[in-house]
Amino acid sequence: MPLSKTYKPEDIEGPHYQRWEEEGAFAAGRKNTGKPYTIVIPPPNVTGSLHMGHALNNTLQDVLIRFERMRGRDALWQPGMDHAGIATQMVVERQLDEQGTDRHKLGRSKFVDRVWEWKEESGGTIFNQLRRLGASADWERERFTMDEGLSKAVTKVFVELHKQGLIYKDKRLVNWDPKLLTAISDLEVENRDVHGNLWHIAYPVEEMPGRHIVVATTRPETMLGDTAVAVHPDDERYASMIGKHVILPLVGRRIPIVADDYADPEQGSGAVKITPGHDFNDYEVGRRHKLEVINILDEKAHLNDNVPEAFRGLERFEARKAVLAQLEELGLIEKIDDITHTVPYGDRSGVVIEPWLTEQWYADAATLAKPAIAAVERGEIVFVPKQWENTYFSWMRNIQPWCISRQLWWGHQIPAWYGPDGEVFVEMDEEAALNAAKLHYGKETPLQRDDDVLDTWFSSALWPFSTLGWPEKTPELDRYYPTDTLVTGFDIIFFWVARMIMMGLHFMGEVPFHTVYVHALVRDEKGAKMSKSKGNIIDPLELIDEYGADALRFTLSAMAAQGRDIKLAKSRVEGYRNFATKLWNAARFCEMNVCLLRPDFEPSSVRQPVNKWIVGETTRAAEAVTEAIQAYRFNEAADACYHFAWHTFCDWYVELIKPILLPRDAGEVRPQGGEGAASSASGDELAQEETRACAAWALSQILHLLHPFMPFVTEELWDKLRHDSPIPDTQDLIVRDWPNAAELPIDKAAATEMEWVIKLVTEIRSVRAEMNVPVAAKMNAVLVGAHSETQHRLATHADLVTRLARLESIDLASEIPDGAVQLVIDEATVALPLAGVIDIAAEQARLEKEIQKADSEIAKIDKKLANDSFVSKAPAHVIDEQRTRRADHAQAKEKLAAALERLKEAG
RNA sequence: GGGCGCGUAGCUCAGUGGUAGAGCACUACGCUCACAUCGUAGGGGUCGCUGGUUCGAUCCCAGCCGCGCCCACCA
Repeated sequence: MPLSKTYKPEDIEGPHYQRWEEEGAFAAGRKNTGKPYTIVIPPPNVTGSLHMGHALNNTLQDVLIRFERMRGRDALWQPGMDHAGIATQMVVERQLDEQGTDRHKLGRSKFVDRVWEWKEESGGTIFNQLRRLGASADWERERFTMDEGLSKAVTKVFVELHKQGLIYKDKRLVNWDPKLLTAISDLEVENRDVHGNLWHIAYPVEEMPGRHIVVATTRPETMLGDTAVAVHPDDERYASMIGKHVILPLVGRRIPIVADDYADPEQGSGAVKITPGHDFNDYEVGRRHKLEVINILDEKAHLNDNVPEAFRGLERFEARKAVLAQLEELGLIEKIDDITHTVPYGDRSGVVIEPWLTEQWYADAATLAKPAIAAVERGEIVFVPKQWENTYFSWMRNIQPWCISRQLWWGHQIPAWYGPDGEVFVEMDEEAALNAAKLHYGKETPLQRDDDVLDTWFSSALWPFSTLGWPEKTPELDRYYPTDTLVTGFDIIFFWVARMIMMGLHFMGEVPFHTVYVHALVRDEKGAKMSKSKGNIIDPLELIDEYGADALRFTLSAMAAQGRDIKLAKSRVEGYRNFATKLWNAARFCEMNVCLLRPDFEPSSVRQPVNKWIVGETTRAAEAVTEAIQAYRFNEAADACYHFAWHTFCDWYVELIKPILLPRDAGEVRPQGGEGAASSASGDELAQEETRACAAWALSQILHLLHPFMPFVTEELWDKLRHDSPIPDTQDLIVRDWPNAAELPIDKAAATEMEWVIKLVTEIRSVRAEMNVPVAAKMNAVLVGAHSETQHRLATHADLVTRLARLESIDLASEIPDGAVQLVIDEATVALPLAGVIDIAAEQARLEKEIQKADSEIAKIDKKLANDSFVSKAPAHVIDEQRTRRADHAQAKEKLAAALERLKEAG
């Protein structure tokens, strides 16, 4: 079946993917002899669907995996999903809400069953979307953070860290989400700048009748929990009040005025109300002064019974209004300022977070971080780009205890059981806990399991080894850990990357990966972060539908320059779809000209200059692409492919071989003209045969180099190419060997020769266009003043030049004919006899412009060369280069000037 | 407050201590036997500003202006 006239990605992408998957092309372990190359996928949320960030992240991983697979490595791309505790629980709760019920009515166990049902039905749609993108993950090995094995890993890690004292329970202020009703970690808090007010409130000083101390606050309702007022010890304004007391308005509580450095005389009134139960700083102040901690909020951030009756049960913002109204009535509000300040919000719930005093489980991150910092310092893990190491270090060196417990139902339930007296037993399972309890109490004792589950990121932190089977000693773990490259966005360096390094080192004794490639964020065309609320989301699936997965992948790769965000422009995707079309048509050209792939084709033994040249260009392209991918410079690799395929192969090679493959009709005058000339029929046939094979080979090399970026169209064209071959190749492109540039020759002489041809053709075309020479004009060009080498080149390539430059003929001559347009190619001059066709004045202007250009170049270079310090200090090769350039320009100028003279004479 | 990044063609972006590049857009010509999702030729940039280092700076350094992000306990 010949290739269809047009490239239709939708027709080829599905079938190839299906075949690859059926044939096990993605499976690790195919090449057991190969050194393993492993990437673990950043597990998408089970609730997730493919967005542009995923598309970029997974495209780059797939490029690396396909590249290394072709290079003979035993490539494992380990896929899997994250149970996404909060996100998933929210989804199912919303469903329950629609059905008029809620999780509490259902009960924990039934609720969890419901979540599993949801997961089986609706979870993981993203994996089918990744398949559409072409992701060659080893799907057979798909894992889920909540599956049996990974859950066991989580439990074991918890139990061991607890034994080692690295996990402990503590009562302190946490970030409490009053909507989701759970604690969250520092990282899940998003600080937003918001407009608000600063209320200045007068508190009467007990020992100084008639005197007040004014405190400023953005949260007046928390005054109900105040247990002190703090002033700076050196603040003269308040010196006389230190040690005295205020009677807290509305409450009547007698609280001390304390001196503490925390109070900043520059801020507000210089006196600050202290609410240890609801502010992290105040909590510390409270500890220093042994203040009472009064909790005035319940879990939903409604005021509780620790406040005066009038306020009980009020929601926090209602409470604020009520408190302010009463203070206003009492005349205690001195002043209200408008200010902008930062307020903590839950990143999932979007509501204001409350510092709240609860008991939670913590991991001793500081201890775990130490080896993790050292590993990066020693270079065992390298971040690309390297600057991210600074981000990593600064966070890790100031790391806080990690709050790992969550008051949710969906997740890994904490393996802790409590005895009647509160004694805690942390064990692998209930049976072990009961045994431990029996030993402890001396009799069988019923236990109560901890209700809480673990932070989702706790299980993600184990991902590189838990997915490979840990804690079992599996062959996979042995073979594929440590993994090689982690590809991720910078937004989860703290959440995920740092924690994987900590856990990997602690439990495996080895880093989890050697390289962390940190890619950019994908933004919209204007540079804004894509988000649902802004409505500026570009759906990758829509782009795949419209332009094909290959075009999208290539776009993302070509734009993945290090250290910069990607502003995705649709026009770019369209441009690269056109590139795929171009490739398709190049393959059609080969097909129509019977360019068949020959297994015995030997690139180093071609004889035609044009073929020698394309072999060399292929070699250079293969080198460039290989080096760029190895250095994670995806954009350079993509550009090198693009340039080679389009501008070298299609624009020139295909055009250059047409005269060989499609000789002009017999009977036409051959440029070399002579009877019984050197080119015999058999010589032509040999050249044709070689060229056909060479063209097929070069095309196949392009397909190889492009395959990591555009797997579908390359596989399709390869499929065509190999099946048309007299001895069809048995392998799909996905598992073929990567081009080995080191084994390919570069023929410099052939390159120079072909570059001369290209220059000659380009210059002639340029003049034709500039002079508006009619297409029909017959031009018998002559070359004057050529060296013998140039004469030889012309003899070899005259046919080529006449066809590409659309001449009647081109021959050597000793004289420049009158009325000719002249152009300078190195040492020689090409004359195009265009008397009567051209506009003399226009030609004169053209020549003058050229001369001017040469003059300005010469002047620039002369200035440099006249500079003594340049000549004495610049490296020799730079000076030589300048001299050569000057000579070239001078030569050109001379010829142009001569041409101008002749034109004037003729005119 | 600390840290990081970015200002290059009309737009979106590469890039380099010594001739500034791509895609899209634009102009002219062209349905030449792979391709009009194309071809050929062309226009367009004092590489944010000011200093410094250097023989030479768009590139290195400093400051400034503009934009963005991350971290942080400012009532």
